Amino acid sequence: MNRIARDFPPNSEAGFISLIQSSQSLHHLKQIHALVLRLHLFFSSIPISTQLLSSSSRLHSIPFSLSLFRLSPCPSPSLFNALIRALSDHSLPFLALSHFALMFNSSLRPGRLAFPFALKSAAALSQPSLAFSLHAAASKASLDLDSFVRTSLADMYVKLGFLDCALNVFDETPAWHLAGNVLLWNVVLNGLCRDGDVERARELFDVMPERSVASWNSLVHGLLKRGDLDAAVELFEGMPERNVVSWTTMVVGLSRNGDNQRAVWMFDRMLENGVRGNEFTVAAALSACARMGALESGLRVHEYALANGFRENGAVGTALVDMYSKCGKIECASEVFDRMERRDVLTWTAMIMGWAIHGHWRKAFQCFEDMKCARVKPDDGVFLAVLMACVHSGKVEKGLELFDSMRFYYQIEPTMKHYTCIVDLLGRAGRLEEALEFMKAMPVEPDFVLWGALFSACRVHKNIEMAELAAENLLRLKPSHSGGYVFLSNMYSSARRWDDAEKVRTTMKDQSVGKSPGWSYIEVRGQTHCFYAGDQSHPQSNEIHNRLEELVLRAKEQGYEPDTECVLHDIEDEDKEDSLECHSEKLALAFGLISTANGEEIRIVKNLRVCGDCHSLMKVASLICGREIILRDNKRFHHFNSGVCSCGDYW
DNA sequence: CTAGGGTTAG
Repeated sequence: MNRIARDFPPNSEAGFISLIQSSQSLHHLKQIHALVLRLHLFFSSIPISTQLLSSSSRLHSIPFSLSLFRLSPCPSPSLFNALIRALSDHSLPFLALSHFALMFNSSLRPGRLAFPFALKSAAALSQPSLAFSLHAAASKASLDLDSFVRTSLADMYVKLGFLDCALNVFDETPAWHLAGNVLLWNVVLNGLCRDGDVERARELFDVMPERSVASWNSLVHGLLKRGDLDAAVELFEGMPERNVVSWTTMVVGLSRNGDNQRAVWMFDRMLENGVRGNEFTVAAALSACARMGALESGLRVHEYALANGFRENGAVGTALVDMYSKCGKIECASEVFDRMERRDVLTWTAMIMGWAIHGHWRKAFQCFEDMKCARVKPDDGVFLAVLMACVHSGKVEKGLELFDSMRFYYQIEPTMKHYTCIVDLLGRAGRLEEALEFMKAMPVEPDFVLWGALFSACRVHKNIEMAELAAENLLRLKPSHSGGYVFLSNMYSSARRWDDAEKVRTTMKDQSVGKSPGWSYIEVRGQTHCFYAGDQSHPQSNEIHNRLEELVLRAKEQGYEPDTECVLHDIEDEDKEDSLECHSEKLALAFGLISTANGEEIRIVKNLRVCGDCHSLMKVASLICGREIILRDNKRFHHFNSGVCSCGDYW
């Protein structure tokens, strides 16, 4: 206290500057400003006004920055620079550039400190013509030899997608200049990785005079983006140092490539290495748990987040909503959602999608209405989520209405995903002709996924002619994809056209197309147990099979009849009766029954759609075992309780 | 002036 009293108010310019730099609130800053004005001390001092402006930007008060600028009767170059930087830092590229123009047209020409932020703003506005003009202006002012300016130029071109221009900037940089500018190397390296040219990036990486963590991070990201997991992991393991970005890159990359188990493991390893995650690392880890349906891991990450002061907001909040909903805990998702203070369009999408996959269409619609009341502007993703709610509950008219309002009222251009949703919506409801007509009227060529949606609808509603058409297109679009063959073969089997089914099977074997195996997994006390169809590799295999047999016997007493048609769909299994009993979800269920306490809920995650037979067995099992069974298939959730399923047998 | 980042159809 004493010390402050003695030095206050400062009696030198330097004293004021350090006071300004240490200010921790806007209020404090304004008091200092008032003092400067009142004491008529240094009020026209360039360093003091510049420092005031920079500090107001640091404290995120752009209005105050602007008024400081306007108050200045004769703005100095450094005040201009500080303002342009402040505006650029706060994503106000248009304002930044208009002040840059003001400076440019005054007698004060922008210097090496103003250009970089103007270039960044031009990139943010994605205005190529502006970018080229700025480049020319920098050359004319002979500033393009400055390393700060050159790096910004290259970065601007990368962000605008003009990789060639960025490479030109790089190539035309004198060697002596390049040697000491890691940042320029990194910018180009990153540009190459973003463009998918990892080979060239690697070459550049190998000859770099000096590398920073960012160089490694870029290359790791490039490899992950390409799906080259092994190479990425190898590079990552060989890094001389890793920071939070490195770890986040790995968690996200592994998860996006389907290796969620390893993604969560990476997150744990990061913590073991004493690196503190940020909100995005936490969100990425939660996302990996969500994709796996691993509730126990998800809960652990949630605990970490709470213990480390991450608010249930923004990316973390959204990821939590998504994690709980994809792990079967829709009520928990809803609780987190209600607790959140700010919800953006992604948060609403995650919540609506949650209600949709759990079959609560009313909740999904209500949520959509609430979102509009909260004045959050719907985007294409939200419509996808609401459409999904319609698909999973057979609300055909409502879905078509939504689709039209999206296009005509909200002026949102539908994507292939939306078209697929509509075809799925019509198809599932048995309105196949309409679905096909809809496809013909689409402005774009249907893709593999869309034909797949039509095909499954044909199978459910046993329309062989249309199914053949769909199958032809599936095979045309992806000859190597096993799905097309499996679909086709299944269809012939269902129609008892054994010869045709056999023909397809032979073609499949000739071209050595593999079928992706079905698996299910269940988490029991922090351990995950994965089962394949007909799996006998589990140490408790005998017990599991016995428990399953017993269950089937008791289920039959309750009127359960094995549905052999499902077996026919499993073209690789020769022995019908056996295979029916060995679907992976049944094994997971039996294991769940013997390894959890009576009455405890059983959560199973499956990578394919649940078959009709397993679905009926699950229903009966929930009744005779008095358990809630929560099954996530690759589309949605089935909550089995007292003999009924939440999907209402519509899936 | 550099690296990573939450939701989304079959």
